[in-house]
Order: sequence, then structure tokens, then C-alpha cells
Amino acid sequence: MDSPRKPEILRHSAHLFRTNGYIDASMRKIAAAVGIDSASLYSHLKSKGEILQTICHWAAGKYLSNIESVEHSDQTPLKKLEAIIRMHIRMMIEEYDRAFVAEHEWNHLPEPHLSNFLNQRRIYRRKLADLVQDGILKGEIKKIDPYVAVITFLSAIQGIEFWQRSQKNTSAEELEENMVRYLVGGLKM
Amino acid sequence: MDSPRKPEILRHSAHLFRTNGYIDASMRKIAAAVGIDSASLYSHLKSKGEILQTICHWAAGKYLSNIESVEHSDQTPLKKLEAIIRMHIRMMIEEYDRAFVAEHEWNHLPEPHLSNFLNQRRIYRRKLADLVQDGILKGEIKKIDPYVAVITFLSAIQGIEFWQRSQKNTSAEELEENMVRYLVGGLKM
DNA sequence: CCTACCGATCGGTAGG
DNA sequence: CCTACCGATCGGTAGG
Repeated sequence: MDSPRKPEILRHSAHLFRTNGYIDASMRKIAAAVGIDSASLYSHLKSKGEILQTICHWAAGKYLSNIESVEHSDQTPLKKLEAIIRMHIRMMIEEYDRAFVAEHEWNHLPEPHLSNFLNQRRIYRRKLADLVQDGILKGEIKKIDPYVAVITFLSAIQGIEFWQRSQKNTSAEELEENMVRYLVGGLKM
Repeated sequence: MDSPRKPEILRHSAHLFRTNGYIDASMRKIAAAVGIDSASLYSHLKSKGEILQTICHWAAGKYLSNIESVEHSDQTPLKKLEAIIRMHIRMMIEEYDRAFVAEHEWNHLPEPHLSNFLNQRRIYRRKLADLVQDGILKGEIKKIDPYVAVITFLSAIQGIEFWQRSQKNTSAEELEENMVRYLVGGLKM
């Protein structure tokens, strides 16, 4: 199931999944964007679900590999969290289509990919909550429920969707700095 | 287009729109949940889009009437924002189905409802940004881009979705207090 | 509120 | 990579 045109198909798919939603982005629309007939898509991939799986798996892998590279560094917990928050912000800026789809359309994943994805996500959030807890114990982070803190900043970052849709009076750099000031500042003692 | 069973139909619709998504929540599924045949739905309403419109319009009206009641009180800007943030948190806790649908499925609204909804939302966010700006000028809120601050806390509150899906080890009250501590605390000087 | 049905569109396949 | 097509499902309507 490899093909030189697969990356191109995935790119168009991610864009259509984000703008139309997974269900409204029909294989016929994807094929039209690529410039071939819908039946021809199936010589490059085996199903629509496989496209979604590829996108979600790619994003989840990015997040997991990033946290692993940060987790065992010698930074303080809050600095680690800041690095991770910045990485998520940049994903929403630079890999908008795929980051958005992995966040909003994963529920259409066919099994067993759905269960795998949710498991990975649960583990990932647990690691983040442990970092928050660690920061609280070290007196670096204010007393706050770690899980609530994690879902709060992860969801907050999804708000970049509205910056993407806007006329972007704020630059990407300003956006990142302002959001970090809010989300990291809000964790500090 | 009034009917004694309409509230019941709207309740089931909101629930299915949230869990299945607007498109996957077919009129046949809604009818089955209500306990009638799908054709019979059309004696209570004229289209699927009308259901979505009713839900989105209800939520937008709640938010707008709430901000208007807070806007001209004599509280400080930060206190006003805290009241609004708490109202949004409670909507996600107590009116989860409808709040979620208005936030995630509005893009399927038929025109002219789509344009109306987006206009109302733009005005609402502008009012919130003005409150943030006011707080900055009064030295009560840290220097931060007001629009970025608004999309950050509004999106953060959507993270309550994950609390709703969880086993809820945290009570609704604790959730609200922790989220307020993070989101209001992160705005303070 | 139901039976019966419409045209449109879907994901996917056969066969070349 | 295309032509031609499949069964399933969709939102909605006619007529009672």
C-alpha cells in the first residue's frame, strides 16, 4: 500500500477532513482535489478509515516522542511543561490540518485503531498530569488538580483554531508568547 | 410548528448530535430515540437543520443575555470575567449536550442561520476582549493580547468535555474551582 | 403518526 | 488509473 502519490493524497485528505469534517469529506471530493477518479484512490490505500488512522497515528506519535525527549531532561517540571505547551502551540500553527483532525475527528477511527488511539492519549495525559503533580510537590506550581490543569491547557491550545480562521492581526510568534504567558503564568505559584 | 413533544425531540436530538455528530445522527436515529417513525418527525418540525438552529440559537442567547446582565454592573473587569467564565463552566456541566453541540456542530447550520450565528459569536467575543482590555488599563489584568486571552479561556472551558467522559473523580464544584483558579489566576497581574 | 417511496449520495468493488 | 456499477443509507414527501 505504498505509492508516490500517497503523501499528496494524505495532505488533501487532512485539509478536507478539517474543513468539511470526516463524513462530509467524501472519497469523491478527496479524489477531485487530488485530480483523479474516486475509484482510483483505492489503488493507493484500502479504505477511508486508513487515511484517518494515518493522520491520527502521526500526530499521536509526534506528541509521545516529544514528551519522551523532554521527560528525562534535567529541567524543572514547569520548564518541561512549558516546552510541551510550546510544542502543541506550534503543531496547531504549523501542522494545522493534521493536528486539528487528530483532535476533532478521531472518533470516526475504525477499530482497533480507535481503542489504540484512546489508550495512547490516556497515557500521554497521565504523563502530563504527573509533571504537574511533580511541580506542585516542588513548590513551583500552584495547588491545582493536575488532571484539570492538563485538560485545561490542552483544550486552550485548540483555540488556535480561531486564530487560524481570523485575519491574523497577531503574528504566530506573538500568539505563542501570549498563550504561554497565560497558560504557564496561570500554573505558577 | 409547535407541538407538546418538541422539547422531548430536541433533548434527544441534542444528545445524539453530541455523541454521534450532526451528520451521523440521522433523522431515523432521532425518531427511534423518541419512539416514533422518522416520517412522523416532520409533523413536529420542518427540517433537520431547524433542530440544530434551535439548539445553537438557544445557547447563543444564553451567553448574550448573561454578558449583558454582567457588563453594566459595578464589579471590576476581572470580577465580571470571572462571573462569565463560571457561567460557561456551568453550561458545560449542566447543559452539556446543548453547549457542546452549539460549540462543535454549528458549522452544519443552514443559511441564513450560519451567518447569524457567526455574527453573534463575533460580537460576543468582542465584548469579552473589551473586558480584558479594560482590566489591563485598570492594572488588574496582566499585559496580554485580549483576543488571544479570550479564545484561550473559551477553548479551555471546552475541555470539560473530557471531565464529562471521565469517571468524575473530581466533583463538579472542584472542577469549577480548579478551572477558575487556573483561568482567572492566569489573567491576574 | 404510519406505510410507502423518491432522488441523491455514500464507501467500496469488478474488470480491464 | 477509468468505466460502470453495487447495496446501504440519507433527508424529505405523498397520501392517508
